[in-house]
Amino acid sequence: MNTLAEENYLKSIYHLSLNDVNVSTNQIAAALNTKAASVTDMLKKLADKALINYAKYQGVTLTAAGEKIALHIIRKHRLWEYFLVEKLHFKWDEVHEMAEEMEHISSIELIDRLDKFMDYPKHDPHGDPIPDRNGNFKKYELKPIAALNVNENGIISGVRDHSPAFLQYLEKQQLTIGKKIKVTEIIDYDLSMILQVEQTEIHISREVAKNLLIAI
Amino acid sequence: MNTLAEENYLKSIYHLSLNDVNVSTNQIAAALNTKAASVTDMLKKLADKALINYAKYQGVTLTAAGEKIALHIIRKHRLWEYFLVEKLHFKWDEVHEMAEEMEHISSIELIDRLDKFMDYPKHDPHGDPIPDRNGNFKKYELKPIAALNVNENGIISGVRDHSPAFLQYLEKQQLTIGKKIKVTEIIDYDLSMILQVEQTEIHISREVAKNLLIAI
DNA sequence: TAAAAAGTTTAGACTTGTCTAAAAAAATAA
DNA sequence: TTATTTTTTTAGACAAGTCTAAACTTTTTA
Repeated sequence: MNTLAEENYLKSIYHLSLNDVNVSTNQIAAALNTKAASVTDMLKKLADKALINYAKYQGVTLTAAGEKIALHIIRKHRLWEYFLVEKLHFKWDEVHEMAEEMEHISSIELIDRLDKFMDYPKHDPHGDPIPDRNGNFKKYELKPIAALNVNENGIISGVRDHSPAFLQYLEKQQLTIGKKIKVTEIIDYDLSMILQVEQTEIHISREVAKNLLIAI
Repeated sequence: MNTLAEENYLKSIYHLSLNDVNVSTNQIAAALNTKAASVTDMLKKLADKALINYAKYQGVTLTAAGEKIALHIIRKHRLWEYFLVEKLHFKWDEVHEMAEEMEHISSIELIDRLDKFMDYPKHDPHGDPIPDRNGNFKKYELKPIAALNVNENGIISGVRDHSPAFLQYLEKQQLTIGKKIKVTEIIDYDLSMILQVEQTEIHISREVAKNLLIAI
């Protein structure tokens, strides 16, 4: 098995890979709240284990083996988040830190039984897909509300920002997963948007519109 | 918070304290599968943190602060074991290793909610008491079946040996928690015992009789 | 396209927790 | 009660993962 530190590096590299093909040392350092020099050391270890492709100064990509491990950790993280919200009734902005610890529990059998216990959920409380035991999941397309035009609509299906502050704001505005929204107006001046959500109109900034995702 | 290693030392010292008031360096080393020299190093650290009372060559006892931490870890361990057996349907001999990892998840709120989710169980799957959030639990008296005389009876309520091999043996013999047993005969030669359990008679060795506990 | 800036790696050090080997203390035995 | 054995501690070393400071690449800018 891999160490806790190795698992966290692989997970970070996976997440960063979704935005950039090659992930840089500094990006990883920022994500893990560590220093670039520490990252370089770890990249060498991960490359020795054939979990990443690494060439000095060129950034890294995950190998198939590395991606498999990353996806397994992400599966565990999201299943535990689902458990915390659905079974223990935590709020969606409270579960990330706990799941950061729980994702490192090693037993595969445990996580498969947890999956079954919850009846094989497809998404975590933030709308992110939960990989199956082989690491597969549907890469359904989401886009930010900011990409919509007036009179277009969609169903809230995910968030780009997972910070408690953002999630709490959404909760308060009733902008939660599954809600149907329609853009009724876009303000020229600041590109903020007015949404129709159920019976009410909600005014959101462009910042929020960029971080709130809908299914197409 | 304390490190994983510190938590494991405190837990071991707590368990060993149940048999001996002062716990020796070698006992701890054996329990943690480490060397006496490593134990000495850690004992200094724990003493510096005022979690144990330590005088060179004299063995250790837990301070109130150390015992509180130990009991909290044991609470977490036993609640997770209960979860694994009752909710995920693992067998009682399969859960120890998983709980060894899960007991280090730090959130107190999480464990309190888990406790509530399972309706505040009083004992783990092996019959060991689950401390409440303040570390309190009823120290009800158990004694080994080996202490019984012919025609005396009791209810199986715990085990002294938690090894999978022993637990699997008990499971196969239907000697599980809650079963009512009565001693029908004690063989002079080897002190093995014949028990009446429900409709059948079961012959157990003295070794087993010493490790299987009943409520008085 | 040369100089400056930004990003990355190396070198050497530190912490945690572990180890072996040797020294010291305590317990046991003759 | 001295000698032997057992237990414990100390000394010094090591691996993992991190850090700072300095050196080296790459990218950007003028």
